[in-house]
Amino acid sequence: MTHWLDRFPGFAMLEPGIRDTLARAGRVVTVRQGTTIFGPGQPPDSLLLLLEGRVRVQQTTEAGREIVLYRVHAGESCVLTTACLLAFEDYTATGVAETELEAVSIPRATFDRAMAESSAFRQFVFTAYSRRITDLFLTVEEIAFARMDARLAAKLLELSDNAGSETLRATHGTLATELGTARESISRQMAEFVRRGWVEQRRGLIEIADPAALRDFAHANPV
Amino acid sequence: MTHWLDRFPGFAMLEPGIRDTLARAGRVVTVRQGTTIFGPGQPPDSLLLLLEGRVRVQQTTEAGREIVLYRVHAGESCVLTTACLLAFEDYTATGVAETELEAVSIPRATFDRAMAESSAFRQFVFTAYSRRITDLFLTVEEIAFARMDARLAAKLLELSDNAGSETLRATHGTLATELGTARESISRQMAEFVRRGWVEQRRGLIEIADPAALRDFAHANPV
DNA sequence: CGCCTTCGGTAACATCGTCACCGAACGCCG
DNA sequence: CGGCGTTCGGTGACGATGTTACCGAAGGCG
Repeated sequence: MTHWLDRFPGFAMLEPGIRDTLARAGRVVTVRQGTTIFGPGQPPDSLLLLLEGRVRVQQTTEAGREIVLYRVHAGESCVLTTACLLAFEDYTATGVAETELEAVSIPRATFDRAMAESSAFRQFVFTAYSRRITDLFLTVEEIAFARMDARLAAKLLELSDNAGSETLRATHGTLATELGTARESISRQMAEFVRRGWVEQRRGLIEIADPAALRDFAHANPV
Repeated sequence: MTHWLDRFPGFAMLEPGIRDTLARAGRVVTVRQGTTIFGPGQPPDSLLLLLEGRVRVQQTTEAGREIVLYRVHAGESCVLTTACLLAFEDYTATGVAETELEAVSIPRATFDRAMAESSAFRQFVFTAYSRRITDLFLTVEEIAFARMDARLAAKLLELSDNAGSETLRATHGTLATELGTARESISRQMAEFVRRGWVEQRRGLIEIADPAALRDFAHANPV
């Protein structure tokens, strides 16, 4: 079994001293599926590094409407957590364990020390930040300009990749939340995809029948 | 005349040693209005701290459509620059000097050193990051869910604040870019605002006749 | 089986983006 | 001043999407 530190490519260049510090201070934890990792009024007290599983970060409006902002995958850190740790700012988004998680929890003091002492660690954290921000730029662009049919096609492929399967457990309602749109819109688009033979559906279940066609369609309608 | 370092509240707690380093290495520069500060294929080589002026950060699609992501104001740093400096990543957004700028340019080496040695400096940078990310969350939410009339009202008030005047130089086209929508949409909304007596317009010029009404309207339709 | 909850389908309407076109305002220059 | 080209704003028609209001079907559970 490799050490958890070796499961983060960004830590390959970590200085030996700080590596030991992290190895000693980090505690491997498991989190049950569906747990809210952080959210408004629920600030985290440590940095989470994901070994296994997936965290969904979403935003909820006053009116209760939701949209998925991004996902954190195994091998990444939850950058919003670091934002809070370092800047003491409140944020409005919620992080939910989409699967059962295996993660390493780095206490705040250790995090601060690693930031101070290790340029490799800083590099790791900033790369995560940078990726998040550029991702969000693309998200904004997509929401503002892309057509819903292309967005849905791309989302189905993304979820299929995440699940590692052509069969998805997803309702029209959850897809609507993914894309920040209305369920009815999803229903209409899905009906069209079914008509074209690209997908099949049963209640709560979506089978991607023709991934290549979906991919072509998504690529033919870039943001 | 106070030293430029004192014009950034986040630097109040700066350690004396690093303060001297920054003071010696930072060069005050001026940038002409309209200059592209950074953009795809035009990576920055230093961190910019804004003393005076305003930078507009916007995203452009393949098809040439544009949307304004956020603005950097005096007293802030351009966090996207730091993202690039620290993570060596490419980004897709463009930064434009919306006014003439007075800024302090911190060379990369000095920036790295300050990040390594000063917790106050790290705090400054992370606070900027954090604010950007939470801003972007709200932007996503707004684009996805808010009505265009409310968004336009809020944008007019924001631009009015920026300009420090009730009179704005803005065409329907630039407002459309601000909000990532179509000019026609803006024209129709503006006509409605004029009809209600909230604004007056001449070619390229908008006069906010009833800021309170606009504010009420914007607040009555939150995201 | 009966009941309740959730899910998906549909219609009617409002909003907004897209396309096409036009005239008005402005800048420039003869 | 007057002509001319460019930019700006207005408008109608249409398609795409969000909103509202239902309804029936599929499952879960007792």
